[in-house]
Amino acid sequence: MKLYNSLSRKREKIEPHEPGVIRMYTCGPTVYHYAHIGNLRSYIMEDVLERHLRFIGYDVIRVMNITDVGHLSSDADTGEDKMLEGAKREQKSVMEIARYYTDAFFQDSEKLNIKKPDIVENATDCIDTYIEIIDGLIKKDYAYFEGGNVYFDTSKLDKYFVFQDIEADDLDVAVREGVVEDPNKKNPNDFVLWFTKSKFEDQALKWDSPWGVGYPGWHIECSGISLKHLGEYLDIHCGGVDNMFPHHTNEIAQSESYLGHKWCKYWMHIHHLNTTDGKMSKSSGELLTVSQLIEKGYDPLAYRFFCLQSHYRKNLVFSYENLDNAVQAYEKLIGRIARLEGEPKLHKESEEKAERLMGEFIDAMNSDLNTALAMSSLYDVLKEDIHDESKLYLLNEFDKVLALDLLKKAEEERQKAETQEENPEVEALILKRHDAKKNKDWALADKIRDNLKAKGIILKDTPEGTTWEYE
RNA sequence: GGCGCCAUAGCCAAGUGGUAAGGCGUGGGACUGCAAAUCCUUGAUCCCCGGUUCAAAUCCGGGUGGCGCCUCCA
Repeated sequence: MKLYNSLSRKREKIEPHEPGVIRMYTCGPTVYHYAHIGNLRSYIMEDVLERHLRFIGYDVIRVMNITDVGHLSSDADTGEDKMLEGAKREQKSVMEIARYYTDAFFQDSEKLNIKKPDIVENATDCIDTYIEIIDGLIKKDYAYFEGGNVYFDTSKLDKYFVFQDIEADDLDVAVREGVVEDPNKKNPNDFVLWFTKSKFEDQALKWDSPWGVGYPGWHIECSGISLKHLGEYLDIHCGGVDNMFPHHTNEIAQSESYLGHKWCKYWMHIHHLNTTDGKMSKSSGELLTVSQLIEKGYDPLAYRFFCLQSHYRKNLVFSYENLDNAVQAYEKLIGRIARLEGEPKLHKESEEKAERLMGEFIDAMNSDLNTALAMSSLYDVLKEDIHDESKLYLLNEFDKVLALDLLKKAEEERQKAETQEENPEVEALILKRHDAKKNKDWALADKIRDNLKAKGIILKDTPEGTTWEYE
């Protein structure tokens, strides 16, 4: 398959370091708050990538970190540890907060059919690995100790800005208001590997190290966890675009300096979910969680459908109008599938057509994860002149990658329709309405229909008679 | 200011040189007493201006606009 690689800014054919096996790393959540649906968009797209790689025959080993060590919440000097902030807000310990939001993250993920990665690792459980890497970097002279902290020396690199064509001199450091340069740094782009001299006095979690009691810098976490579980050669590293710089840039700097060779081949960056005003982010305050979506009556999988209809490298604008659009499409699609008869089974005479349809689907996914195009394969299947069972078979196959619970939902829909015989009260009313209609008493007939609707029961008049189902 | 991504119908979008897939919505029709559901049907000078070419949404140049990053964010 081909994937757009942020390093080369081109679509590249995926060729893993070890044939047949993809080692994949995902930047996980910082567990100080609920993930919002913008965060989750990234995980949905990464999940689809993983599923597709497996679908086309790769073994995938996927690792995700859980950031349970604090990061600064605003800037270097006035900032407060995020985890601590969460803890203060809720009057719980940092570890309690971390556990609570980690659980919440995976619960939300599950609702969105995001498969839990093979290995999920807490940042706080890998301190030894970070220390080993930092130690190695100091020995190789890529890092220095200054003012109580260990810094990575970016001047030792041939090319630091791997994702952009920029000269260090062109880059304004600390352009944002309130960001103050750290006088300990030899170069403006140097970054901290290990803090002992905390600028925030109340950093809650600290560990012993050769450089004193302290805690790791943000970037070392992902390098360490990836190295620990995936070894020296990583195939695909995923994350949101906003982490491209500095986080991913710094990961590469550290990891490759430490290892002495190229580390990760492909970098996949998922673009943001925007509101009509801009990025949905924790700092802008405008964010929506999965629970809130459910409270508003949305099926989380309709949100997944919404994301898959777009492309991961495109800004997607969230609005209720757009979500409702996706909800309609999703429900209609399920309705059509529910009307197919039989069990998923590929019929011999459908094989040729099925192969073509399957090929189209895989081609779309192979083409830089073109989920929008792949989704249209679902409609192609429904329209194709093949046996219903073959359609169900194909839909089921596609859904292994899309994970929209298509057949499951369709089955639920069918069962809903079958519950009608079990409610004599409703049956009686339908009969009464039938009589009213016969007598052309439209007022009474409509009243019965409206009353039932108020109870969440929808009547359907068909040539064979009236059926009903719950809304 | 520097760097990057993007720009196709009301909305979500596919399409990388040969004359605009698909989906949702809307309008019309069939069915219905009326609705709902379902089925049929309906829509685009591809952000602008130049250029290359027999031929450009697609390539090149120049604009405009939106979004992001520049040490908190996926």
